[in-house]
Amino acid sequence: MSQQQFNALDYSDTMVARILDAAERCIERAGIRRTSVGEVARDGKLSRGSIYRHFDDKDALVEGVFRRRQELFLNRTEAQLLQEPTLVDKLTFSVLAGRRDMREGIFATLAEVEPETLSMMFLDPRFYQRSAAFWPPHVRLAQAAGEIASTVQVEVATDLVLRLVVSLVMFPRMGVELKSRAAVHDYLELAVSRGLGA
Amino acid sequence: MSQQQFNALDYSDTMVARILDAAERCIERAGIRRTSVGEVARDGKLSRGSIYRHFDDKDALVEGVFRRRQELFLNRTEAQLLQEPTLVDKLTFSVLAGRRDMREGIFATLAEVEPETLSMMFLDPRFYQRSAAFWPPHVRLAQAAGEIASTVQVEVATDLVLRLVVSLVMFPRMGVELKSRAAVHDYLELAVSRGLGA
DNA sequence: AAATGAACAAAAAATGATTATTGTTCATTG
DNA sequence: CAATGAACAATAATCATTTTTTGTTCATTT
Repeated sequence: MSQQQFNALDYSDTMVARILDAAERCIERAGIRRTSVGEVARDGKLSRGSIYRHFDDKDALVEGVFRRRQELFLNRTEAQLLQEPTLVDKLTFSVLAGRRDMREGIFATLAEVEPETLSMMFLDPRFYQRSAAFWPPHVRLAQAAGEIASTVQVEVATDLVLRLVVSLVMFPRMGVELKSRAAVHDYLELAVSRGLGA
Repeated sequence: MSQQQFNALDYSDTMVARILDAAERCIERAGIRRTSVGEVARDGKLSRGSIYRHFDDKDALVEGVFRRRQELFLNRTEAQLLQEPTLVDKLTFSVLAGRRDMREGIFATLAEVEPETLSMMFLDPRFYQRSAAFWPPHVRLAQAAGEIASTVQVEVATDLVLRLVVSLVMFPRMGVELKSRAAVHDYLELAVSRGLGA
């Protein structure tokens, strides 16, 4: 059990990328439980030793796959957000993108083949705390644009915004059906911009 | 596979109550996986046949236990809410009560002994849709009291309120720590009454 | 220097035989 | 007449055993 807590995974490293690619393919094919490190090695045409050189154990490898997925997701989203004029538009886009991601690739297979694992992930605070660093800049921009109040602490606004996005991705319908882009947008407009205030 | 979809479980029925009591004790003692219908019968000092007379199968029995728990929770909460002056106060109370419930009894044991099951339950929309019927009256009262806008549809307001409560129960901290009563209250005040609006 | 593959003990998973539980029925009991 | 408990085939859990995988090391290869 060595330390690799803050292993700033270098995705540009050829070997790391190759390992993660193979691991992701395996997980997408069979889920986490049914993929062995040996299988990942075979798929990536590399040795088991190499994998263990870069990742502490299977858990770290799996975590790496999801980390990269999430970071890739956030980066792609970030790029797209430049197109979106308001914070509400950005949130709407993120919700729809998040839902799309859940229907594809590793998330889709996990939902089918080992839903408990997926559930556990969804409820793991770490999963969201990674996204917590994502929103503050956008919140500040919205404050500068006078879109939301500057009296509200950035951390509090970020928290609310994160909760709304997470909730809308996890539950497309809770009380009302929020499926279409328009429905999500209007809902977020209400929730974010003015609340239920009289 | 007979139909018992809308089995309006009669909790006042002595036998049903006895069965559910026993089942809940068993689940609290050992979790769902490790309690057999026979064990429930033994615990409740009744016959296995009686259980199957009242419940289609083990799943229905377990579902019954959670249904009753949740309804009991909602009833107790409902009673307490009369004491709370504003919608925000009511929501705050519900969040704290919900968190307390998760740390006790069957939820506590499940969290320890079979967390996947608990996660699955948390993500099951049915779990919340039962609560969806709970809030509309309170939303309407708040509207009548001028606490929140009457222009907002009751279903939409209910949805938002539910999402906030669920999120705060599931994640005491997302961006900011919302542990104390005061912190939760202020947060809900912001989110519900005025949003982040400028 | 990094990647490899063989080696190895320890932990996990697949296997199959065995036992317990489930879902259902029904004649008997209180 | 609801509750019971015995009976039963079909499932599922259990357990001891075999096989795989894991985590780690290291001498060899590229």
